[in-house]
Amino acid sequence: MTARKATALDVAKVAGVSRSAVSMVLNGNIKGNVSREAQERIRAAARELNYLPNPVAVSLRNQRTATLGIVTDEIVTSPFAGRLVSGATNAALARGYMILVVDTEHIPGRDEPAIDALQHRRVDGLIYATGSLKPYSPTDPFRAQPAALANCFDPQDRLAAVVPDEVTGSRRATELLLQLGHRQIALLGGDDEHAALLREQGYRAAMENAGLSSRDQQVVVTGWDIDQGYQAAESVLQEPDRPTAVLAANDRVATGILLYAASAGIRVPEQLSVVGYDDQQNVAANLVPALTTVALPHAEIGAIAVNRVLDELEGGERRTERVLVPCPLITRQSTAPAA
Amino acid sequence: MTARKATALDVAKVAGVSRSAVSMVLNGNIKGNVSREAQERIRAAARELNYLPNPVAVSLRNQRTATLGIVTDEIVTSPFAGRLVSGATNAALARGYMILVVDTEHIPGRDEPAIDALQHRRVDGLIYATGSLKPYSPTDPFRAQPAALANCFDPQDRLAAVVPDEVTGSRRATELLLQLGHRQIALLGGDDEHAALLREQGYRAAMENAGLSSRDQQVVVTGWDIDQGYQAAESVLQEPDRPTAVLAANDRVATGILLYAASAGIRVPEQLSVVGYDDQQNVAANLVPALTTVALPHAEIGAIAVNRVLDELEGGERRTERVLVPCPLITRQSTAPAA
DNA sequence: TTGAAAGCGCTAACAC
DNA sequence: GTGTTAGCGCTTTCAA
Repeated sequence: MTARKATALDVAKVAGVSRSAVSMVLNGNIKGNVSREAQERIRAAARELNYLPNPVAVSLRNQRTATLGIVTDEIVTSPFAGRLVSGATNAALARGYMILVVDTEHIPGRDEPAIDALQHRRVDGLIYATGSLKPYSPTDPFRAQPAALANCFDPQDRLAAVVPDEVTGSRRATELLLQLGHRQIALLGGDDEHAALLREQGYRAAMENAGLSSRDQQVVVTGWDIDQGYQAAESVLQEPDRPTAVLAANDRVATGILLYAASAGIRVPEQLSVVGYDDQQNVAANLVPALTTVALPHAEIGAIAVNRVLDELEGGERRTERVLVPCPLITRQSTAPAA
Repeated sequence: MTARKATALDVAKVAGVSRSAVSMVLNGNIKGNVSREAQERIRAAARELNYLPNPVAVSLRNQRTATLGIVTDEIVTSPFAGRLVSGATNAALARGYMILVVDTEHIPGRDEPAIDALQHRRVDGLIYATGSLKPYSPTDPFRAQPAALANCFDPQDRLAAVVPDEVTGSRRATELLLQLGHRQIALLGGDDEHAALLREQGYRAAMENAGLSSRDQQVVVTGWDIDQGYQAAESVLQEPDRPTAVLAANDRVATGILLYAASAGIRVPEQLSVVGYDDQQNVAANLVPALTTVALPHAEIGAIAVNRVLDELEGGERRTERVLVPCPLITRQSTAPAA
């Protein structure tokens, strides 16, 4: 079973050629150097022996490990953006690379050792990925080798960054509500994090566009979690001329809003439309009622970031612009025409 | 900045010794072969040059990569057990290993290529980890090298497995409810997955123990998601002599129960106590009211599995028993004495 | 057209 | 006590 793996020498012996011929043929470096027949014999022998070059030896020789490193502040640990890592892994796998991930769990000072460890392992490229959208000023190692930012961005744009198009996402969500005839639409939850700012921008833009000035706009900042959504709803839905629709800062906030609405006897979507943000797995689609929400394209972000790094690595030039990935609006049961 | 890294030869030159002396000293293999002074000079030179052995070269030479592979069906992709991977990564890092993860996303047939890819990369050990507790029959590669199962187990116990102690967890949860004076306690949600079976076992054991026979026990099987928790609650809480406490199959089911209770005007915990399972991040602690629940020790499971593999790898003998990791009961606001 | 040889950076057996 | 040497498996230059 665990028979010693075949080496290039074994293949050469079987094919009756030299080790170097094997290497050349299998790497496509035959500058008219190996006869057709020999090539055939080599390929046949390789297939027969199930030969694959030992990646460790190749790495030592080529000074490349076919490995990318991801440093993240919380993606693996937290339940939200795991698909970023799997999107990245799949994109890497498709191009013959593997990924080494280190999660710093937001522990101060762990960034640098993590990057060091990855560099020590001779990764060919680096990605810094954050759980929530935020600015991140890349340290030297990121600027000295192929690298990209995922779900975060360099305020000075010295490094390629892949981020969700939050503004358009929340603008679209607001537009949906407006089209349904809602005029009193409130934005609930969130705080001063970057994503909240952008989502608010999109909301205000759509409202403005519909002729609803800031007097008609209502933003209640409480946070990102269920209980904070509950609080926000509590503070806004008790008044007699309450909003007929709310935009939640994310799906957890929406959950809190739904919880409050249920306890207050407010029927969703008949008396109140609710839109979330994230399309969180096992949450948005399973709430009661199922939640209309804006999806965060985490897998795509991871994949694009990886391809950016690999393009640069494989000879492309360095590009530093930000890529905005669209956030699709997903319509479910929590939204309905205004009464 | 990206100055060429120092090699053992550089260190040897600076210290005025041979390459091999450097290697021996830095690896602690001085069988009385190197003079004290030389040792000092070597260490000093290594420090000065910031020398670290190139792991790629060491791998090629030692036929070991200091890398472990994890194949998982959904841990990275799904939002639940990410801490298993980070627990594993941290445990590995602490012993000088790195981890390569491949998530098969439950796609049939992806297991084998994933394992192949990892083996091709010459990982020193393998871990198979599942998102939810289940039996898993390890394929040959797992039995041919140091390996362990995390959150799953070999029905034939040919391989070490690390799993949560689900039975004790739900027994404790039920006991808490009994101590609070509840007698009508229902178990809601779940299906025929292994975890559900064990959790039911614990529930029934505790009930039995309190003198409540199967006639007093009530199990409603609907599934693991929010909407299914809602359904289960709907079917059980409408009756006049409804339970005064419920055990949810997990925190999402508990969320659904809370949602139904709110809409039905049933106050938690005054009129109904609710206990969850998982202690899901950003959910359990943030529900309204904050959820009493049983924590799933994912990080610990990952760490123990890694240490099992590394122990075997570093000379320990192969052990194949199952390790049961305790599930701590976390008391919050959703439970109260029976009225 | 083919094969020999050097070398990536390291460790360990073996001579000195 | 110390240094030399032979590989680990591969790629690529260079000589035949």
